[in-house]
Amino acid sequence: MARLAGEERRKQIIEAAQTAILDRGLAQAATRDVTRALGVGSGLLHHYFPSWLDLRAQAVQLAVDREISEVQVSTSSLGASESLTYLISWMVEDEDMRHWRLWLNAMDEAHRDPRLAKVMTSAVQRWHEMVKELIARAQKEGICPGDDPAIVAWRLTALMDGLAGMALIEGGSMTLEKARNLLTKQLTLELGADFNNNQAGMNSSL
Amino acid sequence: MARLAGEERRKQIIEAAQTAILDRGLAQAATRDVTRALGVGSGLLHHYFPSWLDLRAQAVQLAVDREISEVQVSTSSLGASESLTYLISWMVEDEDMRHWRLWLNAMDEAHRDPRLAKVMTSAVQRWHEMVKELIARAQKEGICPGDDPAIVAWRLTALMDGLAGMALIEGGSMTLEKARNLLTKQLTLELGADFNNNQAGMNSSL
DNA sequence: CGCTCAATTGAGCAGATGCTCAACAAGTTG
DNA sequence: CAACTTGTTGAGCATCTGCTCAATTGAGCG
Repeated sequence: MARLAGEERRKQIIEAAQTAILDRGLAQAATRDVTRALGVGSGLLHHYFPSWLDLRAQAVQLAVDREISEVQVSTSSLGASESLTYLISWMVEDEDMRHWRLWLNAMDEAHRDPRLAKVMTSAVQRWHEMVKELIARAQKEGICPGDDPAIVAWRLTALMDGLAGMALIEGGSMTLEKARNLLTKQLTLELGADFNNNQAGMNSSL
Repeated sequence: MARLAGEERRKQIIEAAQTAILDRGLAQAATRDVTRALGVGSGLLHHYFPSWLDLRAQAVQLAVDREISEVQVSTSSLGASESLTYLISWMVEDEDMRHWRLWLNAMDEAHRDPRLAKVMTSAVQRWHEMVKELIARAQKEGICPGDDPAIVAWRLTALMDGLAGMALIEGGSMTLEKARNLLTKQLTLELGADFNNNQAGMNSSL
């Protein structure tokens, strides 16, 4: 392969590792998937990364960092209500569910790889923090007060994770559209009917 | 190893496979883990099971079947409210989280193994069905009516899955006791304050 | 006893894996 | 030009994987 400046190569390898991980899963993806995809010698990979587990962890790190800051940037210019509906849309409109496949795979594999555990612990924490801020903003904007934002955020986050996991099961009866409805209803439960009224003019059938 | 009647050996192998899977994860567990644990030749395993993936799927199948019917039996003699709190306790009091580690691992690996996908699709469906019945019973027993039981069951099930996943992350801030509180509160949200009053005499702070 | 057949063995094959290391290529500098 | 640094190669090793198959054991039976 053509000679490349160090940092550029490093990023290219991480990128290739991400797609390999998405294709074969964290446990099955291998160094050869990456080197073959790039048409590059096997030694090159170890010139940039001390070990495969290290590269793997960095690839996951970069991916989840991107996801979190993507949502953070998008919601920073929206009102609280719109932000929460955006969050749900963002989850549901992830076409082939790349985000969720990687996220759940990493949450699982984290039990066997301390490097991934570190990455995911921090990711979960930052995600929760972000959702908590959205909830707090929503409450301040006059939407019917509810629980402690931190608690509401935990429930919402966990619910998203759980629904995503089920939607990913092939042949299952949980679809992304169902998940969207369930999440929207959850927000109505948590924040009161005002959320729905503020938002789309739906009736609240509770 | 001593000679064993066919069916007994079969069960013994499945059992050993379960612990191997719990120890090393579905993706890393190997035939040799099983044969070594039993002190048995490698050929024996393939005498009883056509392939490792087959044995693996059967081991998971048996494990989740056991979990589901354990809960089903326990709740069959309880009132609806007690059943729902039992469900939460059952989730939280799973000491080293064997149930959840296997469950989440299987949900994840199901994306890469059609045999596991079949097993887990059915498991999720039966689990949801069971929770749905509990919710329906609760509503019939006069607890404040809420949504369609099927929908409430989806939210509750997904919430349990999501919380379990987070509680499993080491070093994370989600603990099992937190999960218990969040789930109890969720039931209060879904079924109304009557649930809590019926149950433990707590105040409802919504 | 011998016969039969299921249970059991384990060396060994073919493939995959992470990683090393001596060699080479190509820029940059003096 | 040489000297040096950095990017790059790929054969090869040690280890693991699932699985095969010819051979052995042993229990039950006539």
